[in-house]
Amino acid sequence: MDKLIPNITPATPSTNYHHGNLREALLAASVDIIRNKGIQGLSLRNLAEVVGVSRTAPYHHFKDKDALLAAVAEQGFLEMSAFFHKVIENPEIPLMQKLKQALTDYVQFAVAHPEQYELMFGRDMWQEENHDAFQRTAKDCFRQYVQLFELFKEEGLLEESENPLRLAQIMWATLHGLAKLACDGIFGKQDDLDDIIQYAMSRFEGTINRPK
Amino acid sequence: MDKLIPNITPATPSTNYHHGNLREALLAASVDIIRNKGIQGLSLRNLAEVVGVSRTAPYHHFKDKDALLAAVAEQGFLEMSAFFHKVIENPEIPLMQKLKQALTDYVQFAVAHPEQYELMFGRDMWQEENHDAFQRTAKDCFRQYVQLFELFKEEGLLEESENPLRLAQIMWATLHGLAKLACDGIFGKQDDLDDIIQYAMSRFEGTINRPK
DNA sequence: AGGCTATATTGACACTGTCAAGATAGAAGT
DNA sequence: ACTTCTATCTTGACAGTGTCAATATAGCCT
Repeated sequence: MDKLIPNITPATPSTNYHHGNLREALLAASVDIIRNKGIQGLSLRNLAEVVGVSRTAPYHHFKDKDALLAAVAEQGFLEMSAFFHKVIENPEIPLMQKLKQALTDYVQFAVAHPEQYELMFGRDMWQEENHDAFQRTAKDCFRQYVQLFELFKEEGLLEESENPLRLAQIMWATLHGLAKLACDGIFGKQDDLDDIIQYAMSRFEGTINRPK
Repeated sequence: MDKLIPNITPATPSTNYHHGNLREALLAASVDIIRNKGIQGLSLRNLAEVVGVSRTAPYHHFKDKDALLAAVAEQGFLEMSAFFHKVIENPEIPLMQKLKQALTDYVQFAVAHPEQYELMFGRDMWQEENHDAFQRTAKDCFRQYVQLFELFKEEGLLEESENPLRLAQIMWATLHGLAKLACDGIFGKQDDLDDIIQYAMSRFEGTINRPK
């Protein structure tokens, strides 16, 4: 009927019966749609139309709609892992600065892409056994984050009694809580947020940065 | 076609054309379904069938599906307000104990009814301007919670520099993060959780319970 | 008794996820 | 080179969804 938008990332532009890299195109478009119109705003049929293929084409690359969403969530964790890695490996900045940067980046990502963030930590992704690849990369991301706290331990900046894993966990919990409350619009828009983060950070500094 | 299940909470059992208290029945059934089969498991049509009315009957009591969900979420906050109030007003237990109890109850509620909890803090409820009544009762609930921290301040158990509202906020953030990570299955099921909460609590005690 | 209004009903529509059966094209084997 | 195989993409179909419009019912007010 309508041959609209046939040219979104056609790897082999000669013929477009076989799209070439449909999987990538679908993923990119999905991320785009979700970030703009929200999770609810993404339907497989609409997505297919946007990319320029038929309704059922995506099923050859993703088992389910759920599988697609899992892939989008995974992409989010990849992005997060990337900027964690970038901060951790940088020898220029001191440890405390690294942590501060990582935490700030984290919240910034969440607030910038609330819908994708919701997906990443959504109930559906973690309850099921299916989304295996997703869970692996998510855990890799967490491991990188924990590494930061282990560095503190190694440098003796933590009390003996402090368990770096546990510390990382409740710090993540706080961060996650803040991020969610913030980007779900429960904290009054934006003004408060920065102040609250600053407050939380200073409380943390007071506790952790205490050489024995 | 099928007149199945005509007798769920019929207030006026004589005739069942006018159900009598459909609104309550719908709400109760919704809470039930959501707690058992999840948010995804609730469809208006199915709900109507369960309650024993036609598909569009609910629309005379709730503008939208969203409005229904908001009502379910609101019910959750009412329940929460109830047990906050119960703890706060009890003159038997000392202040610190009150806080501990409130926090424990909070997480327990979240873990017991994860789907409803998700609804209560879900993006959709807070973004829109529509859900007005919901937001009011939610904020009432929060106010009660904040009151606890103000009591600490009044009794001089807080440092001068500590702002009870800010403190309440980041404590809620931590709690919320913990609750979500827990009931979304991101923390390894249950074993860890109690330990983590205990850990967070002791860290808090160390900071707050320091008479000047 | 008559009528108003809140409440409930059937019919219809567009949209969704997903399965089954068939078409296509590029790669692999002869 | 020609066949065959297989991954990929297509159309057709179905059940399920939220929601609107038009209609029916019944209890309350006068």
